[in-house]
Amino acid sequence: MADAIVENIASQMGVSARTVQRILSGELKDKRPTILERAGRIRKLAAAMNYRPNMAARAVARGRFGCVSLIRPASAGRGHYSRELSNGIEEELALHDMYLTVHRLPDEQLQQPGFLPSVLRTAMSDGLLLNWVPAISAAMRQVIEREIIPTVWVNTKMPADCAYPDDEQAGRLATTHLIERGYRRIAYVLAGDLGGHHSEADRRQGYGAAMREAGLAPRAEQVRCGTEDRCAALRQWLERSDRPEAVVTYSSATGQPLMVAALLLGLRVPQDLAIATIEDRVPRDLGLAMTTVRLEVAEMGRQAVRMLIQKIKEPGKQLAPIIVPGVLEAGQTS
Amino acid sequence: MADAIVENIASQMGVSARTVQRILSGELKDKRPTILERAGRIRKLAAAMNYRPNMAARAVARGRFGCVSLIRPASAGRGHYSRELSNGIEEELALHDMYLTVHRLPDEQLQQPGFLPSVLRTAMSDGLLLNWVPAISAAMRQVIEREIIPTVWVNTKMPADCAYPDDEQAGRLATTHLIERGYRRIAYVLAGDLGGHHSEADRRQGYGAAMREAGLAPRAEQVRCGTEDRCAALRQWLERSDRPEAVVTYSSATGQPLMVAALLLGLRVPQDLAIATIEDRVPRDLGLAMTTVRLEVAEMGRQAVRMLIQKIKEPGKQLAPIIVPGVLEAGQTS
DNA sequence: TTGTACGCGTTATCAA
DNA sequence: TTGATAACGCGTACAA
Repeated sequence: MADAIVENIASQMGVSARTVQRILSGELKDKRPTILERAGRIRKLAAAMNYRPNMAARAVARGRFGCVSLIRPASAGRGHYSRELSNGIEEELALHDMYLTVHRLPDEQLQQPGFLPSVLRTAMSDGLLLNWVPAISAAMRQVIEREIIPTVWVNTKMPADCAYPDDEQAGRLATTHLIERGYRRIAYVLAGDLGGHHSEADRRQGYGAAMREAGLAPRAEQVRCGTEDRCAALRQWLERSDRPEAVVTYSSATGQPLMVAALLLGLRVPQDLAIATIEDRVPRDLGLAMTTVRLEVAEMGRQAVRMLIQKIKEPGKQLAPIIVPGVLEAGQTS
Repeated sequence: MADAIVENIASQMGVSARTVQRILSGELKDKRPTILERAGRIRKLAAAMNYRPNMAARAVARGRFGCVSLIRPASAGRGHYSRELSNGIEEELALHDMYLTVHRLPDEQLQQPGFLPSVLRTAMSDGLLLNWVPAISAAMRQVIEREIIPTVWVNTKMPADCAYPDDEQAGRLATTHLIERGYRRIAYVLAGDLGGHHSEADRRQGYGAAMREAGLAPRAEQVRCGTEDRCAALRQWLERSDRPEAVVTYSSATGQPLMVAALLLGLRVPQDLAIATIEDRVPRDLGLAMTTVRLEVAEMGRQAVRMLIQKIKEPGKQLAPIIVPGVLEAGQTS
C-alpha cells in the first residue's frame, strides 16, 4: 500500500493535495451534499490507510515544534519532579495542543563545564522548562541567558521567568496551624541534607516568623544523618530532655521517620507529639494522613506552562515570578 | 542576524551548504591544514550564530523521528511510572541518540471507546512504550494491534513484545528469605485494591509456592481498606488471635502502614513481627531500610528500549517477553 | 472552492 | 572533496 501521506490520498481520490488537506484539517466550509459525501470518502480512505499527519513535517512547515522540553536532574531526592508536577504540566500543554519531551541530567554531566545536553545543542522544541538542578553547568547557563530558547525555571527562585511554591508561607501555615491547635513548644526539624535548595531556608524562615508573631520562641534544628538512619537519629533527638510538643518538619522525608521514632519511644501521636509537614501530596506511606501543607505543584506546573507559552509568543520579555501558595490539609497527626 | 541555518552559514563562508553540513556532522576526513583551519572557522561561525540543527527538519529528511513516546496512566497508584523506570528508559535512549516524549492518559479518556491520544493520532515518534494502563480503549488497542507503530508493553504481561518484572520470583524470594531467617508462620498481605494488575496474583503465587515447597501452610490475605485507613485496618488485622511471625507484603503501600500498626500495638519489628516487601526501590519513608525484594525497573526500562529499537528495525517481528528478576535487599525489618 | 507552486531546514544523491 | 539538486511531508500564498 502507498505511504499514508496527503499526496497519495489525493491522487487515489483524484483530487489535489490541497483539497485533502482542507478536509482533514476541518477547514472545509462547503455544506453541499456532494461535497460532504466526497469529504466523508476522503476521511474514510485516510483512516483506511492509517493516515497520521507527520508532526516533524508540520513543525518544519509551521516554523514551530508544538512541543516543550523539560530538564530535570537524574538523581532522586534532588529537584523534585513529582507525578503531580508532571500531570499539571502535561495537562496544560494538552490544552494548547502541545506535548512534552523529557530530558534527565545526570550529576556527572553537571560537573563538566562545557557540557550541553542534546536538548540545548539542537533545536527540538519551542521552549524549556528547567526543573531545579543543584548546580547548572556554565555552558547551560550561557545558552539560557543568551535567550537562545525561551525558558521558565521551575521550583527555582529567580528574579524573573520562574515558578515556585511559596515555601515561606508553607512553613508559616504549618506553624500557625499547630499554634491554633494549642501547641506552644513547637520545633522545626530537617533531617539529613538537601544541597542548597531555597525551600530549606524559606520554610524555616516562615516557621520562625509565625513563632515570633505568636510570641513563642522558635527552635529550628537540623539533624544530621543519612537516608538509612533517619529514624535512629530522630529517636535520639526526641530522647533529649527538651522534647517539644509539636514539630514542623521540612518534608515527609523528615516527618515520617520522626513519627516512627516517636512510636518506637512509646509516644502517642499527636497526644505526646504532634507532627506537621510540607509536601507535594499528603504523605500516606504510613497508612494514615499526616497533617500537611500541600504544595500545589500541579498548579505550579500549569502556570509555568502558561508562562512559557507567553514567553514563546514574546521572546525576551521578562515575566514576574509565579509563587504558588500551599494549602493546609489537617490530618491525623496534629 | 541571519537565521542560524546551514544555508546562511555556508553563504557567509562562501562555501556550499553541503560543505558546512559535512564539517558540522564530523564526516570530514581531509586532514590538510588549510582545510582544517577552514573547518575551525566554520564551526566558530556556527557557534557564534547559535546554530542548532533543527530536529524536525532532520526527522523529515531522514524519515525517522529519532525519538520514542511513552504513554502512562495519569492517576497515581495505577501503572507504576517511577523515577527508576524513567531513568532506565532515558539512559538507554540517550545511548542511541534518541529522546523521549511523554503522554499521560487520564482515566476519563480511557472510558471513551473511540478515544485516541494525540501520540497515536499523529506520527511523532518511531516507537511506543506503553506503560501498564488499567483498561486500554478499543481504539488504542486497534492501533497497536494493526502495528501502525512499533510498540513495547511495559510492566504488562503479554505473549510477546513486553517487559515486566518477575513478580512471581519476587514473591518467592521474599518468602524464602523469611523462611531462611527462621520464621515459620508467614502470611502474605495486600492492603487495599489494585485494579487487576498481574503482579497482584503473581506475587501471591510466588509466596504460596515458596511456602508449600518448605512444607509450610500459606496464608494469603487481602485487607480491604482505603488509602487513609490502611494503618487502622492493618492494626485490626494484627490484633486477631492468629497473628503471624512474619509478613510478606505486596508492596510498601502495605508494608509501611503494617509496620506503623505493629509499633502502635507495641510490637517490636522484627522480633515480634518481621516484614518483607516488594518494591521498585528500598522504601525509606520510615527512615530505616525495610527488607525488600527490589524490582530492577531501571534495567527493565533499558531492556524495553532495546527491544523497541529492535522492533523499529524489524517492524512486525514478534519478540519474546523480557522478564526481569528482582534482588533481595536485606534490611532492618527481618 | 480548487489547484499550483513554493517554502520550511535538513539529508542524500550524483556528477564534476 | 565539492557543489548543484532533489527529496522528505506538510502548510500556505496566490492564482485560476
